[in-house]
Amino acid sequence: MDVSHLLEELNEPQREAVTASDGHVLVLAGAGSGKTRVLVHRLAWLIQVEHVSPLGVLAVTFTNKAAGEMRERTGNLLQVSTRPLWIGTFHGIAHRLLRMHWKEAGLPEEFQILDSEDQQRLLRRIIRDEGMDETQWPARQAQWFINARKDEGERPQHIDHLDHPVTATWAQVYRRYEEYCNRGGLVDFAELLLRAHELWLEHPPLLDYYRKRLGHLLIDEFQDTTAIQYAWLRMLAGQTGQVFVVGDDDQSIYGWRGARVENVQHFVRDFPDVRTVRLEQNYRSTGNILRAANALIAHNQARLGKELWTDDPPGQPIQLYAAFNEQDEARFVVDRIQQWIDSGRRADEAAVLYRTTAQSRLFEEYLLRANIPYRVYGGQRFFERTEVKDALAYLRLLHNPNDDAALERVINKPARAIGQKTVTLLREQARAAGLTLWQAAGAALAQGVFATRAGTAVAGFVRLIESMRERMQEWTLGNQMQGVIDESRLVDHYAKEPQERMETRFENLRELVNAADAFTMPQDDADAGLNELQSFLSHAALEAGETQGESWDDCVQLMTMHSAKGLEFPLVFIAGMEDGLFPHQRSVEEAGGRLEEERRLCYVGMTRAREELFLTYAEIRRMHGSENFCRPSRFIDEMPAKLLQEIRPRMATSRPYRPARPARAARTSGVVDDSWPFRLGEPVLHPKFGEGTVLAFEGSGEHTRVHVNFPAAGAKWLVLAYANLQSA
DNA sequence: TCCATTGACGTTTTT
DNA sequence: CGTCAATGGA
Repeated sequence: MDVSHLLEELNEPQREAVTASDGHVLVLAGAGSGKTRVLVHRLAWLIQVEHVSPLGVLAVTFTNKAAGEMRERTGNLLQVSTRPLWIGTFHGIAHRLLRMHWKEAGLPEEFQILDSEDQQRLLRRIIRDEGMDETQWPARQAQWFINARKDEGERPQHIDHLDHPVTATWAQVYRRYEEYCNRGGLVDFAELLLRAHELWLEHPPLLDYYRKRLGHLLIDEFQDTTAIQYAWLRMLAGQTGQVFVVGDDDQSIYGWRGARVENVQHFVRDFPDVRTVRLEQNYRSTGNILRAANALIAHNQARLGKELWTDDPPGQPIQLYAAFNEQDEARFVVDRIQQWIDSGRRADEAAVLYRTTAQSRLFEEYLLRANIPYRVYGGQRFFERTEVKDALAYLRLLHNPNDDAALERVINKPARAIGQKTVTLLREQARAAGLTLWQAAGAALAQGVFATRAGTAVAGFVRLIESMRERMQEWTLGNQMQGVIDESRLVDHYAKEPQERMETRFENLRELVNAADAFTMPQDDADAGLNELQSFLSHAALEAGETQGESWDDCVQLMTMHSAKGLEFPLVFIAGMEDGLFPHQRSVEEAGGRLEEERRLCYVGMTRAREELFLTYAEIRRMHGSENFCRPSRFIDEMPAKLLQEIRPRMATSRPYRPARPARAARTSGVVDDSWPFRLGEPVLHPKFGEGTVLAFEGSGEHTRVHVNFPAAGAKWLVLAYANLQSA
C-alpha cells in the first residue's frame, strides 16, 4: 500500500516519531514544531500501515477543541469515517466509562455532572450547615482542597496530616460533600477521573477488557497531566499497551492546578524502552523571536533541554515599548494595531496577550474608541450563564429530582413563597434523615411539618415538577426545554430586571431551546446507553460552549497568555511586562518553581508570534486604586539586548520621582509620538494652575482632552483646544 | 421580597 | 480603582 502521503510532508524527526514501531514513544514537541500533525499522522500510520483496528486506539487530549481538531484532521488524512476511533478529553472518556459501567462504579444510572459553579454552591451550603464561619472557611478554598485531593487520587480516608486542624476541617468538609454527592447522584469534574480510576482498580476483569481492547494510547499535552490522569494511563497501558505521548516541558503552565511536569520524566522511568524524539524545527516564528524565546527559557533549571530553530529569515527585532502609564500602553498598542490594519492587514491577525484578565479593560476601551472590532477570550460561556443554568436545572430535576444542586437553584425561582426559612427547614429535615431535599420535601409534606402557607407552596412546587415529569416524558428534547421554561414561569423571575439585561436573558433562553432542538446525540453517547436528555445535559456540562457566541470575523484577539496556548498570530503584543505583574508577585513569593512556570508562560506568549512581537510595560501602573512605580520585567533582561529594539527612549526628565531601577544599556533613539503636542510626562504650564505634568490624552482633533497633574491644584482633565497649555 | 448600599478582595482555567 | 457578594432597611 502506498503510504507516502503519510510521510512526505514530515521532517526527519517527525517521521521517526510517526513510524516508530514496538514500544513507547515520547515526543518532545517544541512550540510550533508540528505537534498535532505528528499525532494525527501517527494515528493514521497505526491504522493504515500497522493495521491496528480503529477500535483499538485511544487518543486523549485536554480540551474538546483539541479533540475535535484531531478527529477532523485524522478524518481528512484517512478519508474514512473516524466514528469508531476513541478520541476525547480525559473527562469525556472517563464520563463515557462511568455511563457504561455505572453499576460497577457505584453510581445511579441517572447521575449528573456538577460544574465548578454547582460544586462551589454546594460547598457553601455544606460549610453553612456545619455551622462554620464562611469568612474563615471560604467555599472557594474548600473547592480547591477537594479538587486537589481528588487530582492526587485521594479520598477523605487517605488524607494525611489530620492532626493539622486546617487539614482536618477541610477533610471533614470533603467527607460531608461526598455524602451529599452520593445521595444525589452528583459527580464533579475531578470525580469523573477519580471514579474512572477506581472503577478499574476495583474491577480487574473490566480493566482487563479495556487493556486487551485498547492496545495503542496517544496522549496530547502530556506535560499537563495530573497525578490521577497519569495513574489512570499507566493502569490502562499495563504491560502490553503501547503509549505515544506528546508534550513540551517548556510549555507547562498549569502546575498551579495540579498538572505535573514530572510526569514527563516519570514516563521515561516507569515505562520500559521509551524512545524519545525531539521536534525542534519551528514552522511558525521568525528567527529573532525564536532566539529571544530560547534565550529566555534557557534561564530555567529544570528542563529536558530543547532549542528551537527555523529555516526562515530572522525578521524584525522584537520591539520594546516603555509606556508612561497603562493608558499610554493601551494607546500605543491600539495605535500599532491601527497601523497594521491601515497597511492592509487583518485585525484578526493581531493579538494582545496579558497576564491577568483585568488588564483587558483598558485595551477594550481604547479599541472601542478607535472603532476596531475586538474579541475577548475567556468570558462566560453559554452553558454557564445564569438563565441557561436555571432552565437546565429544571430539566435536570425532570431527569433526577434528587439532584439537590438543581433543586436548590430553582425551588424559589421565580418567587413561589418558598423563602429562606422554608428552605432551611427542608435542609434540616434532609440532613437529619440523610435524605435528598426532594425526598425530604415529600416526607415533610406527608408528616405535615410545614406551616400552612409554606406547606402549600412546597406542595405546589413538588406537583409542578411531578406533573412535568409525567407529561414530558415522550416529548422531544426541544419541546421539553421549551416546556420547562414555560411551565416553571422562569421568565417571571427575570421580568423585573433592567430592560436590556432581561432581553439578553430571553434571547439566551430562546437560544437554549434552539440548541436543544438542534441537538443530536453523538454516537458515542448512544453506545454508552445514554438517552437524549442525559446526553444533552452531559454535553452542556462537559462542553460549556464557545467563550463568546459572537462572530469570529476579523476581530483583534484579546486574551491571557494562558488562553493563548496552542494559538498563533502574525502580530503579537505582550502587555504589562513588569516585575510584580509578570512575573506575578504571588508567583515570585511562593516557593517551589513558580518563577520557572511564569518564565514558561512568557515563553508560551512569545512563541505565539509569527512575524512581529511587541513587549510593552508601564512605568507607572494603577493597581488596586493606588499608583505603582514599576520595574520592567526581569524576563526582558533575560533576552539578548541585541534582539530588542526600544521604540521610544525612556523619558529622561519630568517625572517627580524616579523608580528604583537599575540603569539600562544605552537606548537607540526611536520614534516620538507626534499626534499630540505634548509628550506624556512632559512638564507644561497652565495660566491658572501653574506647572503640571501630562498624564494622558483622550480623543482626537478639537475634542482632544489632556489629563494634567498640577502639584498645586491636583489632577485635571482639560480640553486641549481651550486650555492654553505651554511647554514648561 | 427587593433593591441599594456597604465591604472585602484583587493570578492564571479546562473539564 | 472596579467588581462581586452579602447584608440590611423599606
